[in-house]
Amino acid sequence: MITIGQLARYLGVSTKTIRVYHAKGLLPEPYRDASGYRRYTATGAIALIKIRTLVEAGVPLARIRTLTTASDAVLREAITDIDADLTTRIRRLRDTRQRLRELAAGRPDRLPVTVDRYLRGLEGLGFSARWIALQRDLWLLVHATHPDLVGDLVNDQMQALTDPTLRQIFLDYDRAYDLAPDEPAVAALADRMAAATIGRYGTGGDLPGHDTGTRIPDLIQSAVNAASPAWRRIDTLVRAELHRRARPAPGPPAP
Amino acid sequence: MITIGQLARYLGVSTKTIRVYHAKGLLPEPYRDASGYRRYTATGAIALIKIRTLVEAGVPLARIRTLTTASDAVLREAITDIDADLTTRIRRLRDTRQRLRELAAGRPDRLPVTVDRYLRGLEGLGFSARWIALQRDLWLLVHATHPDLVGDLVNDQMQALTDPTLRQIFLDYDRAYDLAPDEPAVAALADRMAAATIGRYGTGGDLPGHDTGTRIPDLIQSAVNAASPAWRRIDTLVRAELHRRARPAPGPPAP
DNA sequence: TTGCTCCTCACGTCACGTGAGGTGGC
DNA sequence: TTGCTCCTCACGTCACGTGAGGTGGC
Repeated sequence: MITIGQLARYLGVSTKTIRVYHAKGLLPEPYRDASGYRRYTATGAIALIKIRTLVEAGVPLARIRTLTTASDAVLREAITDIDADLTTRIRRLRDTRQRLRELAAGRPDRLPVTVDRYLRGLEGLGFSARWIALQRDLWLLVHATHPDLVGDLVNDQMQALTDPTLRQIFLDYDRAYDLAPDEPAVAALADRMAAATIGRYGTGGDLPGHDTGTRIPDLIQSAVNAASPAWRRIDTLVRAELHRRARPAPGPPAP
Repeated sequence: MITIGQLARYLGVSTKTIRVYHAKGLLPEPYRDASGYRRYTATGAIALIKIRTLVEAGVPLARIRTLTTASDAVLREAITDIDADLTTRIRRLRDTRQRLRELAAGRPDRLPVTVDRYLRGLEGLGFSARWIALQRDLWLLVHATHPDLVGDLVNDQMQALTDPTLRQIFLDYDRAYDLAPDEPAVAALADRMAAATIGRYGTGGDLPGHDTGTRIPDLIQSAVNAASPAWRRIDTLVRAELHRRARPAPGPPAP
């Protein structure tokens, strides 16, 4: 017959926590002594231990209440679900810890030297300052989300620019920024881009960086599209063309 | 230049979450377009990714705000702390999962057969119904908190009851329930108990179950003490005697 | 025009924490 | 008597969720 304070101390919770569990019907109210104090037996302590185990597993109090009156079979099934949920939460926490370490390792808003070289190279090739600024933003995003992929992607991009045909497509894409979406030059450029994409990456849809399981390529594409109506139209046309020629595949330009 | 809804979808949060981060000063307000809509660049997306990494690591928003303006060294030190904190949280979740599985495996409020046998044996030895009920409560608690220890502890207890001297001490302890705390019989019993405890477990204080790192033995003792003023006095006397004869050691009766 | 998205308040929610104002136990 | 614990409201807090009532974009 212990008091609420003793019970709380022994199980490492606050007295308020125990009173809340009473008020919400998770824990039956115990016997009260002459002065109205709650007096607990080991049975109450056991019930509280069970509740705390579930709370620490992340189960909402409302669900715990239904479980206290549930049948053995229902309880067992629920615990299986909670167990699986715990496992995914543990995995996510480990992922978070990993990203945290990457965040501590290198200043994530300072770009790797390879990207800096690539961006400086763009000036000499005749790209606009606006294009270079946009590219910088996009590489920052890729680096923040997938630092391990940056090396491969930037190499792929630098190699593409050594091909005169591809380089001209990128330059024309840069200049298409100011075009009206319905100008014929826009559709013509989209045709050339679809053909070049297939020539470079095939029709299987496995463009570099598009298999990361995230939606970062979509974010980049929508950022690009939002910058210019002509670019938005080109994206639509290229997607349609790639879809027509093969299976669905996302569009230009990488990154 | 993407909208708040696009940013939210791509990073898997709600628009409300992003607005809250603006309102609390975690995330700088972006450029607004002509109609007052927020327009984000990749820089904003990167800032949000950093914030979400910290939130998912369990860092309070108020602390994140101070970290966004902190120096590199301070940030790095904070991340080391958060990393360690994450590690202990992962370990605790694994412990919780383990207890959850034990909870699912055997109904934890159904006692193992050895304990049932032990409790039924007490009747034949002349213990009171009140004593047996109390013992049952206490074994429930031990089983709920340390299921792996129950076997050893109940064996230890059963063996103790085969010794006539020890059995008589337990019987006398049972009957002392109704005595006034200042009766000489109470002090005499305490002397016999201290001697028996030392004879059985030595003076090192390593009574079975008292090395589990929890406060369950204390909980049991305080439940016992609260049941009877005479028992409380006996606990005080035995502790004093054990302390006098050797190093501090907790008192009777096991469990 | 219609459905979708955005805006800013304001209030709701979940699991407690924190006094306020009072009484009982050692 | 004094400090400690207990009691019951009631309001606060943290990180959002959820309409309310209105406007902009396709």
